[in-house]
Amino acid sequence: MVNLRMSETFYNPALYNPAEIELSVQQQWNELDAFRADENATGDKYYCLSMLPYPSGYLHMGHVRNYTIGDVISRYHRMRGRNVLQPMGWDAFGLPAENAAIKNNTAPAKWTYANIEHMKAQLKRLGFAYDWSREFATCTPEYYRWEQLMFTRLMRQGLAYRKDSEVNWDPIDQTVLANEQVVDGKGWRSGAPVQRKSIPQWFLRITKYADELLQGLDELEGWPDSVKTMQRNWIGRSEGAEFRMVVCNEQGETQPGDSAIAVFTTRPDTAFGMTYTVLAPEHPLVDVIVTAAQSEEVKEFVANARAATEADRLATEGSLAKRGVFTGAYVMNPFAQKPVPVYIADYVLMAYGTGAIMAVPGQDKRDWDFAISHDLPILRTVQPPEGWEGDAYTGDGPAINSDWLNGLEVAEAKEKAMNWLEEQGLGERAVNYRLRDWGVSRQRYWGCPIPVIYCDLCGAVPVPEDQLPVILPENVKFMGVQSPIKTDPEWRKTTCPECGAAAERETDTFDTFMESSWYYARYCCPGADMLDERANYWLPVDQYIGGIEHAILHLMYFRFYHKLLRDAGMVQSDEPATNLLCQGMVVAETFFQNKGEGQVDWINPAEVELQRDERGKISGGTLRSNGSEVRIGAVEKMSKSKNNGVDPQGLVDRYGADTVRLFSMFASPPDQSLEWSDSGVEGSFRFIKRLWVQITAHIEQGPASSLDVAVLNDGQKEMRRLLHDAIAKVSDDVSRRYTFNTAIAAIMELCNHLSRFDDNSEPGRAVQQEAWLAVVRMLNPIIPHVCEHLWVALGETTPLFSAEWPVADESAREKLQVELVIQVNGKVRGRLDAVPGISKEAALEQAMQIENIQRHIEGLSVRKVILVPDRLLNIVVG
RNA sequence: GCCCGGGUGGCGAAAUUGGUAGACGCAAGGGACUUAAAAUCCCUCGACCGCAAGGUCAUGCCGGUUCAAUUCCGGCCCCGGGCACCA
Repeated sequence: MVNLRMSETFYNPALYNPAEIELSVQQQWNELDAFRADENATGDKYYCLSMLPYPSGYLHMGHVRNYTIGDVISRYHRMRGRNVLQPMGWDAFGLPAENAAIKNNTAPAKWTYANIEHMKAQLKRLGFAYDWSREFATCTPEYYRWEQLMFTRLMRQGLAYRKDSEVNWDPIDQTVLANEQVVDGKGWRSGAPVQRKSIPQWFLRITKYADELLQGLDELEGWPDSVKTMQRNWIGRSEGAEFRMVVCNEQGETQPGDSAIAVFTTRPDTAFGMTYTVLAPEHPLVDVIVTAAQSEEVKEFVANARAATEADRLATEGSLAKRGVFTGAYVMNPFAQKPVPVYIADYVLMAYGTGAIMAVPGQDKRDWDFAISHDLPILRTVQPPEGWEGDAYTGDGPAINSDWLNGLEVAEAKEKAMNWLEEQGLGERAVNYRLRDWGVSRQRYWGCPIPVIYCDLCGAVPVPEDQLPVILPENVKFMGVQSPIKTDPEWRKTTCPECGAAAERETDTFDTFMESSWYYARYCCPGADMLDERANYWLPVDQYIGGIEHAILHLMYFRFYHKLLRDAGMVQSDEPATNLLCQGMVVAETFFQNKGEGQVDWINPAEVELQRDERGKISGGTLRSNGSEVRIGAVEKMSKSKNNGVDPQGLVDRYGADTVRLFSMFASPPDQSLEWSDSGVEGSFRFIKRLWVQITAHIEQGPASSLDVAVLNDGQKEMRRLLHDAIAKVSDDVSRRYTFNTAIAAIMELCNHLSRFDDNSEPGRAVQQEAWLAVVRMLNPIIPHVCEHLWVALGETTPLFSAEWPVADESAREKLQVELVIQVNGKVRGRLDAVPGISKEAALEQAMQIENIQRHIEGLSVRKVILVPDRLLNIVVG
């Protein structure tokens, strides 16, 4: 064990020097290898994971907040005797590295590794208790080879497949653009309007797991409802019926061999109200059923619809004037036995259901809008409530105009209609999902190469396991925006693993969500071939912490991939994480000056001097540099565009890591947005300084004798009661509620009490010693450096990071006296010091002695008396 | 449009199961120390009435349940976020 004794001058109050203390404590942690996790250690395992960062270059406040929350939870559980794993790594592939490469003429790998080095130093300076021995970057072959291996297995199982899919195409740069590279429908560099283009891409069959992903949410009690709701909506399960309708002429006559149109509906009960049907423009039957008379009009409409850009779609989405064209064909409505016209319209999506719908304008808003704009008949089949003057009615009510369904409520009518379809052999019950298969191909360079070889004879062949990894060359030069492995004619050349003929490699790379979908498992198994038994020791993650912006995509893929790993026999659990905490945004005030012509200059808060009125309310601001007036904007998420970011590094340099950590945890509960405030940081710094001074003053009086509770006087007992109440509250706040802000407030309050407790008798000093040792332990997860030092200064010899969390002594919490609030008719009229457990009768009798109470009940009779034991007495008079 | 959050002093917030609204902190005002400033320490601090004792009002708005409502119920307004022609 390293000697944790400190220098003589250490606890001089003038010398609270955060940088010196923090670096020296960090060095001790390093020397002790304090946070290395070991699968064979004692205690229940506790895996605390914060979402891994993208190495953009610098740590921002969002990172600091996220990682401090994770660190507080980890350090707390360590003190509760758990075997804690808290790892850290780098989500290192991604587009910003390519953009930087193009701009700065450097290789993405070099840029990325340099950023990792810098950010790692920043994380270390903040003192997070990571097991750095498990660190990895996802852009290394040692990591992504297993991702490639997994993909080739999924290919063989049919869980990965290839199909045509649309991408954003820049016609000038001749390249595919990521969504982030499309700005207002135009290419980010060329400015050319982006086109839609269909190319073959790889997909993972997440839809096969749709039901399990949906049902699994019910078991995730430790996940926020908001995230579960978002995932449910995203999966979008809809129950209904799919049925077929035969194409006919206007009179309802059919020919042998006529096509049938299949439609999906969640409202089969309304089928009698179908007055037309609609095909999506991309529907395969479009070319089959269109009559000669209509063909020109249809061709033009379909060509326009298919060429529409994303921007066009956004502009027309949800609008009342829905575009469409009549095909000339009809289908027989099997319910009403009447022919209805078939239209093509772009409000019907090929990608959902069958790409065709039955249109019931009486019960569907979109169909109503289309029917109005195309002069189609509307027939209500559900009786709207009296006085209904709206358009489509989607609520409940009895069926009308529906022959054998008339009078039934919606749910009953649905059942009957679906039964009838199945009996008649016209259709069946069906479930549809909004969720789509996960497209994992990206036409970018800086990503994991997709391990596939294309052979003219054998088709798409997975790269054999013994030829993995397919390595992405790191030392590349960018020629324009194109991926270097696409422009290099040599990289793709290979031979077919099956027939040996000349073949070509896939030059697309994986979506970077692939790497972040399984990293949590990889942390458990450094050095393994993908995963080994250690994964089952650590998983599932006990606490996952990250931003709410990942509520849908990352957290869905994360759950999906875990099920893939389970089905591959690599893990045993069904879900990757039992508890999830989503931290709120870090926001700050914005300031600006008008430049004229609607242009504004955003000014960083650090450059603004605020003015206040006599009440302390902010009345204006001026620029520090030249005193010119600045305008005050909204409080918004810290961002480059609003120039309201605060650099954590500057704060750490000035106040130390402990102050930055303390303020991040104190300003608001973790799931709410945190408003940055320089003076708030100053306040946190003041608190640590006061703590330092108080403990130092206590220590300077020499060692305290051991505590003997039997000899304490009332004042000392009261001080102990305050202490043990605080321990109970802080323990609950940290472990159950995760309200670190109120935990800190309770400790501050306790310190305020301690500063007023100037009892320096022997028992009094023993009480103080007990209190300071508890305070330092309770603050340790939040401000570990200064606490580690004070702990030793208080005379402890084993390190604080592995010390035991304090436990509230229930006997110390018993009150000698309680204050009873006295109400008359629900209004506070007095207070009473009483013995704990006082009866209603005794309390009433004492309350009646109080002059102000007497005044309020004078001339009235007591009707009822309510006692909330040891808290409140309400006398109801009238 | 639909689905989640949220609305409390000058500001960030607290009130955990319906029981003292505003803990804790910031800002502000006053004072002490200082040649001065910074730092530090002490006091005041929702609004209004009152010399005081004390009282009235107050948790977005309107109504309800209750001895008692920031908390529960109904209706509405505003702000933030997510999804968005998903049949």
